[in-house]
Amino acid sequence: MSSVESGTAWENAAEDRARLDRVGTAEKLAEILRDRVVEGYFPPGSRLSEEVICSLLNVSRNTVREAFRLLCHERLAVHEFARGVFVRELSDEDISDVYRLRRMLECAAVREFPAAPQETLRPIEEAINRGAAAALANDWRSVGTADLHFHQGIIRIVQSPRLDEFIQRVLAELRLAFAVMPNLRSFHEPYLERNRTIWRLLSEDKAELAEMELVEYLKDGEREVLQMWHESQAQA
Amino acid sequence: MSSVESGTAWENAAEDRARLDRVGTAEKLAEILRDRVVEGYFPPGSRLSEEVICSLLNVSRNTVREAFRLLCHERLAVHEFARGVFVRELSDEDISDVYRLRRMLECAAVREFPAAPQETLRPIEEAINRGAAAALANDWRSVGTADLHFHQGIIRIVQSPRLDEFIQRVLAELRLAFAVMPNLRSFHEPYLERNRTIWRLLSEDKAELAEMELVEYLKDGEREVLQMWHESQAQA
DNA sequence: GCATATTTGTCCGTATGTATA
DNA sequence: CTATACATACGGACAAATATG
Repeated sequence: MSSVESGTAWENAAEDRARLDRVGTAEKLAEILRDRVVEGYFPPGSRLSEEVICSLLNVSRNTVREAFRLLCHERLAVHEFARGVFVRELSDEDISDVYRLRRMLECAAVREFPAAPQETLRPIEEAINRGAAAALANDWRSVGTADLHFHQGIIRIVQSPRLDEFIQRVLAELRLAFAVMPNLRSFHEPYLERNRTIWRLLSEDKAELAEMELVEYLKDGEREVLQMWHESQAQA
Repeated sequence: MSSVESGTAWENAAEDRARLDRVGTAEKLAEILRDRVVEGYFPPGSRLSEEVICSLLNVSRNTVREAFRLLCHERLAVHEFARGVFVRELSDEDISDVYRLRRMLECAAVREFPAAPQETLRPIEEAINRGAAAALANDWRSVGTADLHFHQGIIRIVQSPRLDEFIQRVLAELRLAFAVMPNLRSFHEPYLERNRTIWRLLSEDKAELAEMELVEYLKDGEREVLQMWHESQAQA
């Protein structure tokens, strides 16, 4: 197993990588279900039936149950003993908690902007551009996705793998609220320009202005999400 | 389903709680394994054998596998496809990431101290006292636990359930490093007094001094953990 | 309240795939 | 390359809890 004679310790990095992301059926299934849930295909509160899923996708019940555990662990679903697994229904407190965290973490990330290495900045710009392109194509769900990518990019300035994963999970929860919204356009459209503004302020080294704008942005977002959430709840 | 005629929506809170607490074998098993792992009973890198665990605890392989998924999701174990599940081995980058997050999050929490409600402060004092009591009893692992509770208490000032859970998981990872340390006393003892100092500064509304002290504390902690970690690695 | 059907919880056996000596 | 050991995944079985009429 010695690699000394033939190169560096990472000459087989590709193989190592391949080994790392080799993954079982449960994880793949969890990924499928996660996508369906955050896209609103399974509405919040709806039941994820073991039998339906394992017959539709031709996997065994054990595998389905392993995937369910992962989704519950990510708060995208809730498990009630002997009753089943259900798509998570967010409460007002959940939404407020998510926005409280976003304000806290994104502001902390912005404060570290001056020390941000170049490669962390490109994804942020790309997210802005993807949002604009999706808006032109009238694809407002993709605009929402790009918006979340923009904010994930902000967080990535910190360069903490754990924080990246955390914010990704938290924003995935938020998509449970987006998923039941009508009028995605009226919600997302104003933020296209506001993202650009924040980015411009950051690029011009006006970090404090950017932080203030970001806080306002997130306060407005919280208010709007809560309001639209209440409206959609009132309908049902 | 109406509860209007007979009282509040929470007249059956005890029942609700009982339903929530009802939990399957996999979660209970995960809790057992989690405790064992963070206490160092299973050393980092050691293998968690499906067969051994399911024969020792009389549970089925399926149940064990469900519990394993949860531990892997919490980063306390790693899953290598078709090879098995192993207790996580932290790298230098992991330890640095944990401390980077602690500095970021605990400082942010301290900044919100003036708005902290009274009930979030009591657990912090209690953790300090538990640490002192454990030191008197020469129980240095409990001192370490109390120290982590102190810092969890700081974070709880923010009153974010998600952040609380996040920091709990991150600190659980850190215990993987503590678990292999000899000389727990020389590591933990100095921090008993430093925790008290931070707490005193906070109580006296000297938030900025407290924050500075906290940053120093965490920088020292990171340095010491990395050093002791290297020493224990060198032995092996 | 009761009886029934449905669904979950848990365990087991087995065939296949993968890694390692 | 072979053999062994183990993980992966499936499917069946039955008990326990729940939902339905």
